[in-house]
Amino acid sequence: MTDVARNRRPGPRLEEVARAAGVSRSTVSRVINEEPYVSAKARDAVHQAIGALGYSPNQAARTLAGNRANCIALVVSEQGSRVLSDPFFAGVLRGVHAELAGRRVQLVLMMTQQDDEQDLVGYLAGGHVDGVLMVSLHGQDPLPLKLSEAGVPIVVGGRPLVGDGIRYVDSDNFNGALEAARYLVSTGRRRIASIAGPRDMAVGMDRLNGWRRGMAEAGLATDLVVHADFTPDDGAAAMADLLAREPDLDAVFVAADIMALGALRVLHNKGRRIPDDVAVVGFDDLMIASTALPPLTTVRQDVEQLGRTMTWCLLGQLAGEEGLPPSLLLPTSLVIRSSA
Amino acid sequence: MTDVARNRRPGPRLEEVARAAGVSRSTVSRVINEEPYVSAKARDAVHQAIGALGYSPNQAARTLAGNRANCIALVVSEQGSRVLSDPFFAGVLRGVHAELAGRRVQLVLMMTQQDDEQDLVGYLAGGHVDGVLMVSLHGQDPLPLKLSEAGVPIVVGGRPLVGDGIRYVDSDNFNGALEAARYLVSTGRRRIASIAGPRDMAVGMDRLNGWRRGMAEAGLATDLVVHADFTPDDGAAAMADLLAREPDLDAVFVAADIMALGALRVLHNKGRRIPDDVAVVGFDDLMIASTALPPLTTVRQDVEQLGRTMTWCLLGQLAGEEGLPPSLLLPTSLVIRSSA
DNA sequence: TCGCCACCTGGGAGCGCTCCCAGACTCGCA
DNA sequence: TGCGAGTCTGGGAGCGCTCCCAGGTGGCGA
Repeated sequence: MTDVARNRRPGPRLEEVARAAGVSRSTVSRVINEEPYVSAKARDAVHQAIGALGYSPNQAARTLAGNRANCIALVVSEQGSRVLSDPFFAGVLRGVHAELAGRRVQLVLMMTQQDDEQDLVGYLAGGHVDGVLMVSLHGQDPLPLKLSEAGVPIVVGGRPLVGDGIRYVDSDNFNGALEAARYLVSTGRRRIASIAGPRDMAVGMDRLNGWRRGMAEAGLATDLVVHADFTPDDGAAAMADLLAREPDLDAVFVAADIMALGALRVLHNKGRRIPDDVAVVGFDDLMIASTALPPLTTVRQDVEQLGRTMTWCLLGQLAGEEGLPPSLLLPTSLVIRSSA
Repeated sequence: MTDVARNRRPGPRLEEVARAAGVSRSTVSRVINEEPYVSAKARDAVHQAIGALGYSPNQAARTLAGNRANCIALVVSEQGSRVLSDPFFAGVLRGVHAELAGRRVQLVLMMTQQDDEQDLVGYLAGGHVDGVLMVSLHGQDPLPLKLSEAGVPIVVGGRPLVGDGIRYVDSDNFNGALEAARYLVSTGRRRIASIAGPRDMAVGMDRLNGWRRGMAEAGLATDLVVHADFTPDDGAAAMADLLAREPDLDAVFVAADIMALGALRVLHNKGRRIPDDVAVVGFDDLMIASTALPPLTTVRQDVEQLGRTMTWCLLGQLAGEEGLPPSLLLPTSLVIRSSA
């Protein structure tokens, strides 16, 4: 017998558990799936057999037979190199994981490249996952819409700019920015600028609009706006721009801590004292906000809660729950430190 | 017929592709799996049918029949709240993904809690994944060893402190720290301290030992060492400690940028000019290193490359390649900025 | 001409589960 | 006493693939 059997998975099968427990396969299956109509005696016997044999059900077989993947995908849209190092993403991931803990749902991580999008839609719509969580940083990504149209349950983190019926969860960027603006006004600032995010991101526009609203309430001008990417260097360049245009500005609302870092550097280099000459308020409350020099006053958004909520929404949808909200905004809060 | 059929997965089956292409199931399967012994004509017909029907193979069925999961797990050991926000983890993830791109291998993310470790071993050893990548920050985690003993192919990121035969990939922390130490010596520093990482992490000890070696080479003392956790606050506390013990220290090697951030703050507050009075060298080269004030001289480790290499090792092992190294150290490089 | 081997193809079996149906047994109420 | 509803159990079918084997073709050397 040199003809060794094919390399088979180790461990017992459901059949063997059934034999050991003295019941049928069906009963074991019912116990595993926590279905009703199993006697306490049978249940105990099965649990004991499972323990004794170290049985772990074969997911592939369950998926195939049960027509359910027990698995959701977290899709990160945009070139991954940027996204994955984003603390935003890490926070969401943390929340997703926390919400998934204890449930028998696996998390599969996927990333889109621009060229394989059709493949991805095929894969996701092909029933390999039960639902999709998507972190879409650039709001006009067509993927959520396509998936939604293909009938794949999906929840997006961050408001998508296209696709009306798509369920999303986002921080309340508008009101967060509004609060920041009101705070700056309340501390007596009058020439208030803003470094805004990119125009093609909902998060950028929402924060800009919140700030604008706050300015309008106070009867202040909204001309001092520069759009920038969410990087320290872009924030620095934007700050330099603003100072060139308006050397006397006395406050700046920066739509992301990461940009604020660059802005602080430029202000420091140009000899502005913070907050005496220029007050700076950021957004996000990343760890770097509290360790910045000076510690950054910023609008806190709870990205972990965002991830949890997204997951909760998706699982609810999968469970067929009624009355789930079409979308959700999570509250933000102003964290006052030294920079404003 | 109110008795609607069970909610079946959408999309065509392999069988239908076969019919459309005018070949057998076997041939379609061979085309999909890129096996030899298929005529060009058949291959083209199949490809065309796949395209026309929008066929996407059922992973569960492939796994079940093929006895291969087409899926690897990335296991994050340690309480996830900490780890996921770590840029180290993000970098590894990026590398793993980059290396996986184009291959038909899914990535499943799992996290260990201390209490469910046995479940996790059962799951991972139960054949639901082909192999395991593990980011083990605390080196004495028993999980890699258990998995290895259970016959699960595993590659660990970061040298594990227990389990000799376990394949791992790590940055060359020792030589990176050594280079930092030599650099400080070469710039004329003589009273050089170190803020080291925790004692129970290999990365902490390796960097400490590299620094010690550098000190020893120059005949300098190695008494100025404080162990701290990898956080800015711990770094700050450690720096304060060191200054209290030795007000005249003229350099400090901090075993992580994240701690260096806190150290810089303390030095600044105590009126030390950097690098004039005290030179600071970090480790990691996170983004915050270049945006710190002053920009931080640091030892760069390429965590993305770490992730890639781990994945490459695991895939090689799965493919049955011979002669894979038992473990690998990736080079580091000193990035000189303003702080030293 | 005959073999043999490389190339190519199709069909049967079966991976380990879940679903469904049929049936047994126990109640409680008419 | 009977009967239906509620409770519990077992076995057959089949999810959609891959593997294996049997077999058919064509080319080339003996």
